[in-house]
Amino acid sequence: LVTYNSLLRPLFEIGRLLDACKVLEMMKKMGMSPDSVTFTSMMHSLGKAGRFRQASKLFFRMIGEGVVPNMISCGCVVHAFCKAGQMDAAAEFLEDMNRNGLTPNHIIHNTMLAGYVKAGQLDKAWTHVQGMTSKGFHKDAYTYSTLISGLAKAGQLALACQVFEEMNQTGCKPSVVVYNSLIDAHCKAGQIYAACQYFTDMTLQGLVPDVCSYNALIDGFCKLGQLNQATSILSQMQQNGCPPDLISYTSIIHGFAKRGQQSEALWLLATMKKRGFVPD
RNA sequence: GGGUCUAAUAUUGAGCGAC
Repeated sequence: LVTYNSLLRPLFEIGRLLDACKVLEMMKKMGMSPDSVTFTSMMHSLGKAGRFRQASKLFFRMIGEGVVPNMISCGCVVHAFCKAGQMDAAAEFLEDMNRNGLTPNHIIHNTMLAGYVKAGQLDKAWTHVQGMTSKGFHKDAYTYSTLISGLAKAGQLALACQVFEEMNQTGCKPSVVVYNSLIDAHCKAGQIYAACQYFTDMTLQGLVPDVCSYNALIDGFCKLGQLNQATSILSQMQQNGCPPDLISYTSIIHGFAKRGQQSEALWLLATMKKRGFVPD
């Protein structure tokens, strides 16, 4: 069964759910019963594709087949709703969980928080965080990065920094993603200097910048029209063993194009293709 | 009786489409 579950996942990932369903039928014919991992993988893929109706349908089908929902399968359904902006449905689902004696854990609460933020419902996001705290959950790196990026996107950069301070004071170690949220937030606000400071700070903490850290800086420099700096980040990341991705290239290409530097843009496009990237 | 493997949450660009 574990082997089948592992085989099934890539199928779900590439969206070939029809094929996946066939395999499911095949498994049954061979006398195997799909377990909660099987169903959860499928629901996860559906959720990622934004197909929340199908995900919740599958959830009930799973129950119908005698598989008992656990924290993870419920988390997938919550995620599917949140990703699709169906926050009312998500909240209702949490209540159902409670009614059935399955108390949502910190991951599910973080999922809800991200959902409210994504839906632009910052007030509900705050209320939710307060609710989490009163239930005895402490904020983790996921909670903080969600809050920081959400606040920054709502134009509340100062508040985002305050949240970061709070995080340090409570002894919760910032992760690379938390730093990335801050770096990006400052880049978006045109405060590239502050962004670079956070970048340096991160490395001083012994954290290794990832492709998102670099891409955020690249975007920041591009937005300010400092294409030379952006290009230098590109070579820096290569030197540091972090290969640029499609986003790194298209950010700079777009930056060049916006300034009318067509030849530079085309040159970079050619370089990118040479390295095996397909422009999208 | 014990152990292992497979499933859930946060951060980066652009474009397209919908309203």
